[in-house]
Amino acid sequence: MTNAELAILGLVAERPLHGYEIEQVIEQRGMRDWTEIGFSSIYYLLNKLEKAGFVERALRAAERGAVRKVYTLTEAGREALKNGVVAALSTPQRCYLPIQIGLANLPSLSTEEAITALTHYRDVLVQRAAGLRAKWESQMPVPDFVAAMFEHSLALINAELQWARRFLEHLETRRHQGWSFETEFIGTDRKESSDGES
Amino acid sequence: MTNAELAILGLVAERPLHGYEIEQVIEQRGMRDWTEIGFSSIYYLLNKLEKAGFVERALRAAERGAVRKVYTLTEAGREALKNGVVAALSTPQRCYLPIQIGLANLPSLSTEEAITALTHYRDVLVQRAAGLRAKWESQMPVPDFVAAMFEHSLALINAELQWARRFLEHLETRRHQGWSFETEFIGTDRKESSDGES
DNA sequence: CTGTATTATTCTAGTATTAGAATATCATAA
DNA sequence: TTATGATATTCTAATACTAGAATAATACAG
Repeated sequence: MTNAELAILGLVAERPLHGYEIEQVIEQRGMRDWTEIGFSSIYYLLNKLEKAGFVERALRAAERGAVRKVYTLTEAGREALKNGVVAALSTPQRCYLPIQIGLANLPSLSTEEAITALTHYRDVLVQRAAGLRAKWESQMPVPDFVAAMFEHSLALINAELQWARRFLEHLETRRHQGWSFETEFIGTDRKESSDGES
Repeated sequence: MTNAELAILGLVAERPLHGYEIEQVIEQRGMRDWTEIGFSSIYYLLNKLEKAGFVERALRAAERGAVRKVYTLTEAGREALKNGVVAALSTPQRCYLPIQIGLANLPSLSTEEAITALTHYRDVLVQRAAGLRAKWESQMPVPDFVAAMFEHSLALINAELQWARRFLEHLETRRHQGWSFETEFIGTDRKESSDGES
Protein backbone atom coordinates (compact mmCIF):
# COMPACT_ATOMS: atom_id res chain seq x y z
CA MET A 1 0.00 0.00 0.00
CA THR A 2 1.68 3.18 -1.19
CA ASN A 3 1.33 6.62 0.30
CA ALA A 4 -0.94 7.74 -2.51
CA GLU A 5 -3.18 4.68 -2.38
CA LEU A 6 -3.61 5.08 1.36
CA ALA A 7 -4.53 8.73 0.96
CA ILE A 8 -7.20 7.94 -1.64
CA LEU A 9 -8.53 5.07 0.44
CA GLY A 10 -8.81 7.41 3.41
CA LEU A 11 -10.90 9.85 1.42
CA VAL A 12 -13.23 7.20 0.06
CA ALA A 13 -13.61 5.90 3.62
CA GLU A 14 -15.15 9.21 4.68
CA ARG A 15 -17.87 8.92 2.08
CA PRO A 16 -18.35 7.63 -1.47
CA LEU A 17 -16.59 9.81 -4.01
CA HIS A 18 -15.94 9.87 -7.73
CA GLY A 19 -12.60 10.67 -9.34
CA TYR A 20 -13.14 14.27 -10.18
CA GLU A 21 -14.53 14.93 -6.74
CA ILE A 22 -11.43 13.44 -5.15
CA GLU A 23 -9.33 15.88 -7.11
CA GLN A 24 -11.44 18.73 -5.76
CA VAL A 25 -11.23 17.57 -2.17
CA ILE A 26 -7.46 17.14 -2.42
CA GLU A 27 -7.23 20.66 -3.78
CA GLN A 28 -9.60 22.22 -1.28
CA ARG A 29 -8.01 20.63 1.75
CA GLY A 30 -4.54 21.57 0.62
CA MET A 31 -3.59 17.90 0.82
CA ARG A 32 -0.78 18.51 -1.64
CA ASP A 33 1.18 19.78 1.37
CA TRP A 34 1.67 16.22 2.51
CA THR A 35 1.01 13.96 -0.46
CA GLU A 36 1.94 13.99 -4.08
CA ILE A 37 -1.09 12.92 -6.08
CA GLY A 38 -1.37 14.37 -9.55
CA PHE A 39 -4.77 14.68 -11.18
CA SER A 40 -3.61 12.22 -13.81
CA SER A 41 -2.97 9.55 -11.20
CA ILE A 42 -6.30 9.55 -9.40
CA TYR A 43 -8.16 7.36 -11.87
CA TYR A 44 -5.18 5.07 -12.16
CA LEU A 45 -5.11 4.66 -8.39
CA LEU A 46 -8.87 4.12 -8.18
CA ASN A 47 -8.51 1.36 -10.75
CA LYS A 48 -5.73 -0.26 -8.78
CA LEU A 49 -7.75 -0.08 -5.58
CA GLU A 50 -10.75 -1.57 -7.37
CA LYS A 51 -8.69 -4.44 -8.74
CA ALA A 52 -7.39 -5.06 -5.23
CA GLY A 53 -10.99 -5.22 -4.06
CA PHE A 54 -10.69 -2.27 -1.69
CA VAL A 55 -13.25 -0.09 -3.39
CA GLU A 56 -16.38 -0.73 -5.41
CA ARG A 57 -17.68 1.27 -8.32
CA ALA A 58 -21.27 2.33 -8.78
CA LEU A 59 -22.90 4.65 -11.28
CA ARG A 60 -24.85 7.60 -10.08
CA ALA A 61 -26.98 9.90 -12.20
CA ALA A 62 -26.22 13.52 -11.45
CA GLU A 63 -28.25 16.73 -11.34
CA ARG A 64 -25.96 18.13 -13.95
CA GLY A 65 -23.12 16.90 -16.11
CA ALA A 66 -22.24 13.36 -17.07
CA VAL A 67 -22.93 10.21 -15.09
CA ARG A 68 -20.50 9.74 -12.23
CA LYS A 69 -18.58 6.65 -11.25
CA VAL A 70 -18.74 6.69 -7.54
CA TYR A 71 -16.37 4.58 -5.46
CA THR A 72 -17.30 3.11 -2.10
CA LEU A 73 -15.07 1.43 0.46
CA THR A 74 -15.52 -2.33 0.76
CA GLU A 75 -15.05 -4.37 3.93
CA ALA A 76 -11.64 -5.48 2.64
CA GLY A 77 -10.89 -1.83 1.95
CA ARG A 78 -11.73 -0.79 5.47
CA GLU A 79 -9.40 -3.44 6.80
CA ALA A 80 -6.64 -2.46 4.38
CA LEU A 81 -7.04 1.16 5.41
CA LYS A 82 -6.75 0.25 9.04
CA ASN A 83 -3.66 -1.86 8.41
CA GLY A 84 -2.16 0.91 6.33
CA VAL A 85 -2.77 3.49 9.02
CA VAL A 86 -1.31 1.24 11.70
CA ALA A 87 1.74 0.63 9.51
CA ALA A 88 2.17 4.33 8.86
CA LEU A 89 1.91 5.14 12.56
CA SER A 90 4.09 2.23 13.66
CA THR A 91 7.30 2.76 11.75
CA PRO A 92 9.01 6.02 10.95
CA GLN A 93 10.07 6.06 7.34
CA ARG A 94 13.50 7.26 6.38
CA CYS A 95 13.26 10.07 3.93
CA TYR A 96 16.03 10.74 1.49
CA LEU A 97 16.61 14.46 1.11
CA PRO A 98 18.81 16.07 -1.53
CA ILE A 99 20.40 18.23 1.14
CA GLN A 100 22.15 15.16 2.52
CA ILE A 101 23.81 14.61 -0.83
CA GLY A 102 24.55 18.30 -1.07
CA LEU A 103 26.32 18.15 2.28
CA ALA A 104 28.24 15.04 1.24
CA ASN A 105 29.58 17.07 -1.67
CA LEU A 106 30.12 20.35 0.12
CA PRO A 107 33.80 20.39 -0.89
CA SER A 108 32.80 21.06 -4.50
CA LEU A 109 31.68 24.52 -3.36
CA SER A 110 33.57 27.41 -1.84
CA THR A 111 32.57 28.46 1.66
CA GLU A 112 31.02 31.59 0.18
CA GLU A 113 28.87 29.58 -2.21
CA ALA A 114 27.79 27.24 0.55
CA ILE A 115 26.76 30.17 2.72
CA THR A 116 24.75 31.74 -0.08
CA ALA A 117 22.93 28.50 -0.82
CA LEU A 118 22.20 27.62 2.79
CA THR A 119 21.03 31.14 3.56
CA HIS A 120 18.39 30.67 0.90
CA TYR A 121 17.58 27.26 2.33
CA ARG A 122 17.02 28.84 5.75
CA ASP A 123 14.85 31.62 4.34
CA VAL A 124 12.60 29.21 2.49
CA LEU A 125 12.16 27.22 5.71
CA VAL A 126 11.20 30.39 7.59
CA GLN A 127 8.56 31.16 4.99
CA ARG A 128 7.27 27.62 4.95
CA ALA A 129 6.94 27.54 8.72
CA ALA A 130 5.11 30.86 8.70
CA GLY A 131 2.80 29.68 5.94
CA LEU A 132 1.90 26.50 7.78
CA ARG A 133 1.35 28.29 11.06
CA ALA A 134 -0.91 30.81 9.34
CA LYS A 135 -2.92 28.05 7.71
CA TRP A 136 -3.30 26.32 11.04
CA GLU A 137 -4.42 29.46 12.85
CA SER A 138 -6.89 30.30 10.09
CA GLN A 139 -8.58 26.95 10.69
CA MET A 140 -8.68 27.06 14.47
CA PRO A 141 -10.06 25.24 16.25
CA VAL A 142 -9.20 21.94 14.53
CA PRO A 143 -9.70 18.38 15.81
CA ASP A 144 -6.80 16.82 17.71
CA PHE A 145 -5.54 14.72 14.83
CA VAL A 146 -5.40 17.68 12.47
CA ALA A 147 -3.47 19.62 15.08
CA ALA A 148 -1.11 16.66 15.33
CA MET A 149 -0.47 16.86 11.60
CA PHE A 150 0.38 20.53 11.80
CA GLU A 151 2.58 19.98 14.82
CA HIS A 152 4.42 17.15 13.14
CA SER A 153 5.10 19.18 10.01
CA LEU A 154 6.19 22.20 12.00
CA ALA A 155 8.44 20.12 14.21
CA LEU A 156 10.35 18.87 11.18
CA ILE A 157 10.61 22.29 9.58
CA ASN A 158 11.78 23.91 12.79
CA ALA A 159 14.36 21.22 13.39
CA GLU A 160 15.89 21.82 9.99
CA LEU A 161 15.70 25.55 10.61
CA GLN A 162 17.64 25.34 13.84
CA TRP A 163 20.17 23.08 12.22
CA ALA A 164 20.60 25.47 9.28
CA ARG A 165 21.07 28.45 11.58
CA ARG A 166 23.70 26.69 13.63
CA PHE A 167 25.56 25.44 10.61
CA LEU A 168 25.47 28.86 8.97
CA GLU A 169 26.95 30.41 12.10
CA HIS A 170 29.71 27.86 11.97
CA LEU A 171 30.35 28.55 8.29
CA GLU A 172 30.53 32.30 8.95
CA THR A 173 33.44 31.75 11.32
CA ARG A 174 35.43 30.28 8.46
CA ARG A 175 34.09 32.35 5.62
CA HIS A 176 37.51 33.10 4.16
CA GLN A 177 39.26 29.90 5.07
CA GLY A 178 38.17 27.20 2.66
CA TRP A 179 37.42 23.75 4.00
CA SER A 180 39.38 22.56 6.98
CA PHE A 181 40.18 19.04 5.82
CA GLU A 182 41.77 16.95 3.20
CA THR A 183 39.16 15.04 1.28
CA GLU A 184 40.34 11.62 2.17
CA PHE A 185 38.61 8.81 0.38
CA ILE A 186 36.68 6.75 2.87
CA GLY A 187 36.49 3.07 2.02
CA THR A 188 38.41 1.03 -0.57
CA ASP A 189 41.93 0.38 0.59
CA ARG A 190 42.52 -1.74 -2.48
CA LYS A 191 45.31 -0.76 -4.84
CA GLU A 192 45.38 -1.22 -8.56
CA SER A 193 48.58 -0.68 -10.49
CA SER A 194 48.89 -1.76 -14.12
CA ASP A 195 46.68 1.05 -15.41
CA GLY A 196 46.44 1.37 -19.13
CA GLU A 197 44.08 2.90 -21.63
CA SER A 198 42.49 0.64 -24.23
CA MET B 1 19.33 15.71 -11.78
CA THR B 2 17.85 13.20 -9.36
CA ASN B 3 19.10 12.37 -5.89
CA ALA B 4 20.70 9.16 -7.09
CA GLU B 5 22.41 10.70 -10.10
CA LEU B 6 23.86 13.44 -7.94
CA ALA B 7 25.19 10.92 -5.45
CA ILE B 8 26.92 8.88 -8.17
CA LEU B 9 28.30 12.03 -9.77
CA GLY B 10 29.70 13.08 -6.42
CA LEU B 11 31.54 9.78 -6.03
CA VAL B 12 33.00 9.86 -9.53
CA ALA B 13 34.12 13.42 -8.84
CA GLU B 14 36.33 12.21 -6.00
CA ARG B 15 38.20 9.90 -8.32
CA PRO B 16 37.53 7.67 -11.35
CA LEU B 17 35.50 4.61 -10.43
CA HIS B 18 33.93 1.65 -12.13
CA GLY B 19 30.45 0.35 -11.44
CA TYR B 20 31.24 -2.44 -9.08
CA GLU B 21 33.59 -0.20 -7.13
CA ILE B 22 30.81 2.34 -6.69
CA GLU B 23 28.67 -0.34 -5.16
CA GLN B 24 31.44 -1.16 -2.70
CA VAL B 25 32.03 2.45 -1.73
CA ILE B 26 28.30 3.01 -1.20
CA GLU B 27 28.25 -0.06 1.00
CA GLN B 28 31.40 0.75 2.96
CA ARG B 29 30.47 4.33 3.69
CA GLY B 30 26.99 3.37 4.76
CA MET B 31 25.60 5.73 2.15
CA ARG B 32 22.36 3.78 2.10
CA ASP B 33 21.46 5.74 5.23
CA TRP B 34 20.80 8.78 3.10
CA THR B 35 20.29 7.56 -0.45
CA GLU B 36 18.45 4.74 -2.08
CA ILE B 37 20.66 3.30 -4.79
CA GLY B 38 20.21 -0.37 -5.51
CA PHE B 39 23.05 -2.34 -7.03
CA SER B 40 20.89 -2.92 -10.06
CA SER B 41 20.59 0.81 -10.69
CA ILE B 42 24.25 1.80 -10.67
CA TYR B 43 25.05 0.77 -14.23
CA TYR B 44 21.79 2.23 -15.42
CA LEU B 45 22.65 5.55 -13.78
CA LEU B 46 26.21 5.51 -15.13
CA ASN B 47 24.79 5.05 -18.60
CA LYS B 48 22.41 7.93 -18.12
CA LEU B 49 25.21 10.17 -16.88
CA GLU B 50 27.38 9.16 -19.83
CA LYS B 51 24.62 9.95 -22.30
CA ALA B 52 24.23 13.33 -20.63
CA GLY B 53 27.94 13.88 -21.13
CA PHE B 54 28.69 14.19 -17.41
CA VAL B 55 31.05 11.20 -17.23
CA GLU B 56 33.39 9.49 -19.65
CA ARG B 57 34.18 5.81 -19.88
CA ALA B 58 37.63 4.33 -20.24
CA LEU B 59 38.85 0.76 -20.09
CA ARG B 60 41.47 -0.21 -17.59
CA ALA B 61 43.30 -3.51 -17.38
CA ALA B 62 43.27 -4.87 -13.86
CA GLU B 63 45.70 -6.88 -11.74
CA ARG B 64 43.04 -9.49 -11.32
CA GLY B 65 39.59 -10.17 -12.68
CA ALA B 66 37.96 -8.81 -15.80
CA VAL B 67 38.71 -5.52 -17.52
CA ARG B 68 37.07 -2.57 -15.77
CA LYS B 69 35.06 0.25 -17.31
CA VAL B 70 36.18 3.22 -15.36
CA TYR B 71 34.16 6.43 -15.36
CA THR B 72 35.71 9.87 -15.05
CA LEU B 73 34.00 13.21 -14.49
CA THR B 74 33.96 15.54 -17.50
CA GLU B 75 34.05 19.33 -17.36
CA ALA B 76 30.30 19.37 -18.02
CA GLY B 77 29.93 16.84 -15.23
CA ARG B 78 31.83 19.00 -12.79
CA GLU B 79 29.56 21.90 -13.59
CA ALA B 80 26.44 19.75 -13.30
CA LEU B 81 27.63 18.48 -9.95
CA LYS B 82 28.19 21.98 -8.68
CA ASN B 83 24.77 23.11 -9.89
CA GLY B 84 23.21 20.06 -8.33
CA VAL B 85 24.88 20.66 -5.00
CA VAL B 86 23.89 24.33 -5.02
CA ALA B 87 20.31 23.33 -5.82
CA ALA B 88 20.28 20.74 -3.04
CA LEU B 89 21.63 23.23 -0.53
CA SER B 90 19.44 26.10 -1.69
CA THR B 91 15.96 24.71 -1.38
CA PRO B 92 14.58 22.44 1.28
CA GLN B 93 12.60 19.66 -0.28
CA ARG B 94 9.27 18.67 1.07
CA CYS B 95 9.23 15.05 1.99
CA TYR B 96 6.04 13.09 2.01
CA LEU B 97 5.90 10.76 4.97
CA PRO B 98 3.31 8.03 5.48
CA ILE B 99 2.83 9.17 9.05
CA GLN B 100 1.11 12.31 7.77
CA ILE B 101 -1.45 10.15 6.01
CA GLY B 102 -1.71 7.96 9.05
CA LEU B 103 -2.51 10.99 11.17
CA ALA B 104 -5.04 12.21 8.64
CA ASN B 105 -6.84 8.91 9.10
CA LEU B 106 -6.40 8.55 12.83
CA PRO B 107 -10.17 8.25 13.35
CA SER B 108 -10.10 4.80 11.72
CA LEU B 109 -8.25 3.60 14.82
CA SER B 110 -9.23 3.44 18.45
CA THR B 111 -7.18 5.51 20.89
CA GLU B 112 -5.67 2.29 22.20
CA GLU B 113 -4.55 1.20 18.76
CA ALA B 114 -3.09 4.60 18.02
CA ILE B 115 -1.11 4.53 21.26
CA THR B 116 0.26 1.07 20.49
CA ALA B 117 1.33 2.08 17.00
CA LEU B 118 2.88 5.38 18.00
CA THR B 119 4.72 3.81 20.91
CA HIS B 120 6.43 1.54 18.43
CA TYR B 121 7.12 4.54 16.21
CA ARG B 122 8.78 6.29 19.11
CA ASP B 123 10.88 3.26 20.03
CA VAL B 124 12.18 2.82 16.51
CA LEU B 125 13.18 6.48 16.48
CA VAL B 126 15.04 6.05 19.76
CA GLN B 127 16.98 3.13 18.30
CA ARG B 128 17.69 4.93 15.08
CA ALA B 129 19.00 7.98 16.90
CA ALA B 130 21.23 5.81 19.09
CA GLY B 131 22.52 3.94 16.04
CA LEU B 132 23.42 7.11 14.21
CA ARG B 133 25.08 8.64 17.23
CA ALA B 134 27.15 5.49 17.74
CA LYS B 135 28.23 5.47 14.11
CA TRP B 136 29.24 9.11 14.37
CA GLU B 137 31.22 8.60 17.53
CA SER B 138 32.95 5.54 16.11
CA GLN B 139 34.25 7.69 13.26
CA MET B 140 35.39 10.67 15.31
CA PRO B 141 36.92 12.96 14.40
CA VAL B 142 35.15 13.59 11.07
CA PRO B 143 35.48 16.60 8.75
CA ASP B 144 33.01 19.45 9.26
CA PHE B 145 30.76 18.51 6.39
CA VAL B 146 30.38 14.93 7.57
CA ALA B 147 29.52 16.18 11.03
CA ALA B 148 26.93 18.43 9.40
CA MET B 149 25.33 15.39 7.79
CA PHE B 150 25.10 13.56 11.09
CA GLU B 151 23.75 16.63 12.83
CA HIS B 152 21.14 17.15 10.16
CA SER B 153 19.92 13.57 10.33
CA LEU B 154 19.86 13.58 14.11
CA ALA B 155 18.02 16.90 14.20
CA LEU B 156 15.20 15.44 12.13
CA ILE B 157 15.01 12.22 14.11
CA ASN B 158 15.00 14.04 17.43
CA ALA B 159 12.32 16.46 16.26
CA GLU B 160 10.03 13.58 15.39
CA LEU B 161 10.91 11.92 18.66
CA GLN B 162 9.91 14.92 20.73
CA TRP B 163 6.75 15.27 18.73
CA ALA B 164 5.89 11.60 19.22
CA ARG B 165 6.47 11.83 22.97
CA ARG B 166 4.26 14.89 23.35
CA PHE B 167 1.51 13.41 21.24
CA LEU B 168 1.62 10.12 23.12
CA GLU B 169 1.30 11.97 26.42
CA HIS B 170 -1.74 13.71 25.03
CA LEU B 171 -3.26 10.45 23.84
CA GLU B 172 -2.72 8.88 27.26
CA THR B 173 -4.94 11.51 28.84
CA ARG B 174 -7.81 10.34 26.67
CA ARG B 175 -7.01 6.67 26.50
CA HIS B 176 -10.56 5.57 27.25
CA GLN B 177 -12.43 8.39 25.62
CA GLY B 178 -12.39 7.83 21.85
CA TRP B 179 -11.81 10.78 19.57
CA SER B 180 -13.08 14.14 20.70
CA PHE B 181 -14.65 15.32 17.48
CA GLU B 182 -17.15 14.64 14.81
CA THR B 183 -15.42 13.81 11.55
CA GLU B 184 -16.78 16.65 9.52
CA PHE B 185 -16.03 16.57 5.84
CA ILE B 186 -13.84 19.48 4.91
CA GLY B 187 -14.40 20.85 1.41
CA THR B 188 -17.20 20.20 -1.10
CA ASP B 189 -20.37 21.94 -0.06
CA ARG B 190 -22.01 20.70 -3.23
CA LYS B 191 -25.16 18.65 -2.93
CA GLU B 192 -26.29 15.89 -5.20
CA SER B 193 -29.75 14.42 -4.94
CA SER B 194 -31.14 12.07 -7.61
CA ASP B 195 -28.98 9.15 -6.53
CA GLY B 196 -29.62 5.89 -8.27
CA GLU B 197 -27.84 2.65 -8.86
CA SER B 198 -27.27 1.52 -12.45
C1' DC C 1 41.32 -29.95 -14.18
C1' DT C 2 37.09 -29.18 -11.73
C1' DG C 3 34.19 -26.77 -8.94
C1' DT C 4 33.40 -22.61 -6.41
C1' DA C 5 33.94 -17.85 -5.29
C1' DT C 6 34.88 -13.14 -6.60
C1' DT C 7 34.89 -9.52 -9.59
C1' DA C 8 32.43 -7.03 -13.18
C1' DT C 9 28.94 -5.92 -16.66
C1' DT C 10 24.90 -6.56 -19.58
C1' DC C 11 20.32 -7.87 -20.78
C1' DT C 12 15.43 -8.80 -20.45
C1' DA C 13 11.27 -8.04 -18.93
C1' DG C 14 8.48 -6.07 -15.85
C1' DT C 15 6.28 -2.53 -12.59
C1' DA C 16 4.80 1.78 -11.48
C1' DT C 17 3.71 6.14 -12.60
C1' DT C 18 2.60 10.22 -15.19
C1' DA C 19 1.67 13.80 -18.73
C1' DG C 20 -1.26 15.16 -21.75
C1' DA C 21 -4.46 14.46 -25.37
C1' DA C 22 -8.88 12.67 -26.52
C1' DT C 23 -13.52 11.86 -25.58
C1' DA C 24 -18.04 12.75 -23.86
C1' DT C 25 -22.11 14.89 -21.54
C1' DC C 26 -24.66 18.62 -20.26
C1' DA C 27 -25.63 23.82 -19.19
C1' DT C 28 -25.65 28.31 -20.48
C1' DA C 29 -24.90 32.31 -23.22
C1' DA C 30 -24.68 34.50 -27.64
C1' DT D 1 -27.55 26.58 -33.46
C1' DT D 2 -23.32 27.21 -32.13
C1' DA D 3 -19.76 28.19 -29.14
C1' DT D 4 -17.93 27.90 -24.67
C1' DG D 5 -17.04 26.16 -20.25
C1' DA D 6 -17.50 22.98 -16.52
C1' DT D 7 -17.73 18.36 -15.32
C1' DA D 8 -15.97 13.63 -15.74
C1' DT D 9 -13.37 9.70 -17.56
C1' DT D 10 -10.33 7.11 -20.65
C1' DC D 11 -6.46 6.27 -23.57
C1' DT D 12 -1.81 6.40 -25.44
C1' DA D 13 2.73 6.65 -25.09
C1' DA D 14 6.53 7.57 -22.61
C1' DT D 15 9.68 7.72 -18.65
C1' DA D 16 11.99 5.97 -14.94
C1' DC D 17 13.41 2.54 -12.41
C1' DT D 18 14.37 -2.17 -10.72
C1' DA D 19 14.86 -7.22 -10.01
C1' DG D 20 17.08 -10.82 -11.29
C1' DA D 21 19.09 -13.79 -14.61
C1' DA D 22 22.79 -14.31 -17.88
C1' DT D 23 27.40 -13.76 -19.16
C1' DA D 24 32.29 -13.67 -18.62
C1' DA D 25 36.97 -13.56 -16.88
C1' DT D 26 39.95 -14.87 -13.42
C1' DA D 27 41.71 -16.91 -8.89
C1' DC D 28 42.12 -20.52 -5.88
C1' DA D 29 41.22 -24.73 -3.22
C1' DG D 30 40.93 -29.48 -3.58
